[in-house]
Amino acid sequence: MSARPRVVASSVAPSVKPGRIRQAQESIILQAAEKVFARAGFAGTSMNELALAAGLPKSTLHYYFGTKEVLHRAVLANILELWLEGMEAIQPEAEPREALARYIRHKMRLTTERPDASRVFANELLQGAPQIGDILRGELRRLVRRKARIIEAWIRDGRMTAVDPLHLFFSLWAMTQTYADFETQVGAVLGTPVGARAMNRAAAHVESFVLRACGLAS
Amino acid sequence: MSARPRVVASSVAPSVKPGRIRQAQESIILQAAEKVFARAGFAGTSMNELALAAGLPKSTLHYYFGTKEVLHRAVLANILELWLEGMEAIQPEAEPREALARYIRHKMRLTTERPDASRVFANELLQGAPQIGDILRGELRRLVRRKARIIEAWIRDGRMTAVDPLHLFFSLWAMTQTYADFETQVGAVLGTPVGARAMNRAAAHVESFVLRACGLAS
DNA sequence: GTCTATAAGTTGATAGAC
DNA sequence: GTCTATCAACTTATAGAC
Repeated sequence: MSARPRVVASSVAPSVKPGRIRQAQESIILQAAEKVFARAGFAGTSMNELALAAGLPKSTLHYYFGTKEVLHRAVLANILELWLEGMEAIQPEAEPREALARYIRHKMRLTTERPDASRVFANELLQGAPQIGDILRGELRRLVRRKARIIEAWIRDGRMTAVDPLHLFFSLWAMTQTYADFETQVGAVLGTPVGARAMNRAAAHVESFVLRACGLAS
Repeated sequence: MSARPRVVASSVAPSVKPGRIRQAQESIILQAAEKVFARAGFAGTSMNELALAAGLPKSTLHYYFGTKEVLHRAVLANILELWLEGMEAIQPEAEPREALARYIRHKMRLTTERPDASRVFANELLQGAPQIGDILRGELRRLVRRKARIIEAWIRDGRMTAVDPLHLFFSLWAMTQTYADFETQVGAVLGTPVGARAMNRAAAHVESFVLRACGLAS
């Protein structure tokens, strides 16, 4: 509760990387916040719970982020970055089968390793994306439509079955993220907690399922 | 604000269908509650908002349902019924292609007509199904495993491609419900609000996508 | 930078008049 | 059965000592 070693930067060394402590603390807070927001959503989470999860007093969170909303937005920003990358596998000159397989594996890896990120994102979308609506209608939309044109070209060249590319993405996102967002339901139906083995099986299923639907089965 | 016509059953006619008023009021409350819970989740919804949406004073909701939690559970119970039915299309003697197509169309119809129901369900699952976990591990699990055995038989008989039946259900639920739960994202990417036309296109996509993946394309 | 104490407001729920 | 008035508990946020 006291006597924790501290770096008193102000008096001793005025310029020891001015943002070092801030960066470390913010990282601790963001990591804890992702976990807590994932289970209870924005409204269901109190600053008190967030503070307990981070191991810091409530007012310290206010000091770094100001309000609960700003903290929530910061968590979402972190997650969106993860979400948007990974579509890079889809390139005009790539082999469709390998490109889609790589994208699916990337998405399933994200779902497995960062399920809480997926849940925070799902909560935000369920509420109508009050925080990230702009990004969805801007950055996400542009990126997806660019990748959709690549898929359209593959179809035109007869390299895969005709599939509406935008709906292909919707299906792909849904099939992969369901293992994080609805993990409880998956576990209930399987009869066991969803572990590494189940996730491997899920990844194999989604990959072969989508490739067959796209006429790209091996 | 006053002078609303009322049925004063107590003094005039002691036995005019004792539960008539109750049933009507509960129905109004449940319908309003589904809409409000869908957007904000359990924690994000206040009894005040629920009362406003139902056009009744807060204490009347308490009179009929006792607590917010009981009201929420009642909404979920309504929804689960919808969810569980519709799998009836899957019968041993059915033609796999037509049975799956019918189930998909049923699911897409639910998503289109009752998107709020889907969202309330999604919120509950995201939070780890605190209210309906028992039902998922009991009734849902049994029903799904029974239907999975039918699909396994179809596969054994060479009537469709080998697909893990449980994961087929997970994919199917995800692909269909995403149009309700993540409607905001779909609308953002499409560039327009999701209307009837988009939902028809979505339904056609999901049906052909799944049938191809199952080796059942026409 | 960190934390205790507290202000200002909202919440779920109930008592009790009608 | 219905509604107004109210309560105790909890919420976010901040002031100010250290």
